[in-house]
Amino acid sequence: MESQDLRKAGLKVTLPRLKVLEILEKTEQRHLSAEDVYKALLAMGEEIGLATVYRVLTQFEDAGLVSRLSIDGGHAVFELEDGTHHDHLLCVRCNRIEEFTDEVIEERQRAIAAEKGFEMTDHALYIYGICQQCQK
Amino acid sequence: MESQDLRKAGLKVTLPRLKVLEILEKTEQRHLSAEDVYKALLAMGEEIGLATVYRVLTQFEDAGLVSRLSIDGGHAVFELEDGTHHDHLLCVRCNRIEEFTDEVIEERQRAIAAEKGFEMTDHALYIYGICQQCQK
DNA sequence: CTGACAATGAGAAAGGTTTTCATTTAGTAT
DNA sequence: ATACTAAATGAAAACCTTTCTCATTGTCAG
Ligand SMILES: [Mn+2]
Ligand SMILES: [Mn+2]
Ligand SMILES: [Zn+2]
Ligand SMILES: [Zn+2]
Repeated sequence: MESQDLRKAGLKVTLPRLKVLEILEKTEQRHLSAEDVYKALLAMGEEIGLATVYRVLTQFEDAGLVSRLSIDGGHAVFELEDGTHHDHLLCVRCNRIEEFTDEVIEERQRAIAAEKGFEMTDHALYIYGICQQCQK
Repeated sequence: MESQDLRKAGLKVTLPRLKVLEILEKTEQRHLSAEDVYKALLAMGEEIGLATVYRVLTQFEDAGLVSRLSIDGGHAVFELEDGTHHDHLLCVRCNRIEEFTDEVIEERQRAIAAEKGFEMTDHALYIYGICQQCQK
């Protein structure tokens, strides 16, 4: 019962919120654009407006339920937040997204921010390339 | 005489291209948006259309004369390519951009791409934070 | 069960970037 | 120098993703 997740996040329990959460949980691909979620809702028979999908995803982000990645400018994808920070590899051919974690890089980033006098608030690391399948 | 740079890049020598190149070379801040370049041209008395600025910057990018960074929030900035790869720190308060190079991170990225079977084509690393001036 | 306030849907608007198309221009051939 | 052809330009419209507006509907505390 994910109603609890919503209440815990201080959000009223509404059908759009429950359904968006359900899509995020049940869709095989972990990284979905607002449009992807919208289409999945339509395919499921739920007529939820795209504006609502955007609003809900933003609220979920604010509540820490999902995280947003900003791909190549002007196009975001969302994924359920699982508490473990990770970065991404993106295939420029098929748009596959893979995840990785690297503590060496994380540590170097902290060191660089400190060197430059920056109080780091966030970071984004994307490795672009051609995935194994697409190389054949 | 930057006409040679343009010819070398296979681009016809036109006034808009020469002027955009001049702005990129002479402006104190290294990272400029298309709008920044457009305004600088106006200030210089050149009436060059914004569409042309975008076209020229994209052509320069394709020619390897400039590189484009896609800042979080749908808005790109361009800088003259100097052959030395570097990544960026961005102040979320004042939009200051600082540069850094870190061979440890570069190497780890190559290792991660290899591990995942990706043929790396590019990567983007942005560290967001509050710069020293903005912390006061 | 009611009422107050929040959430939703539809469409308009925003903001950055790209495209269209008529006109002008650069580079090459004459 | 002149003429020609393909490429470049400017202005405006189109685009695309995301946000906003506002009338309507729904949630949930009382
Ligand atoms: Mn992820
Ligand atoms: Mn730079
Ligand atoms: Zn691929
Ligand atoms: Zn700052």
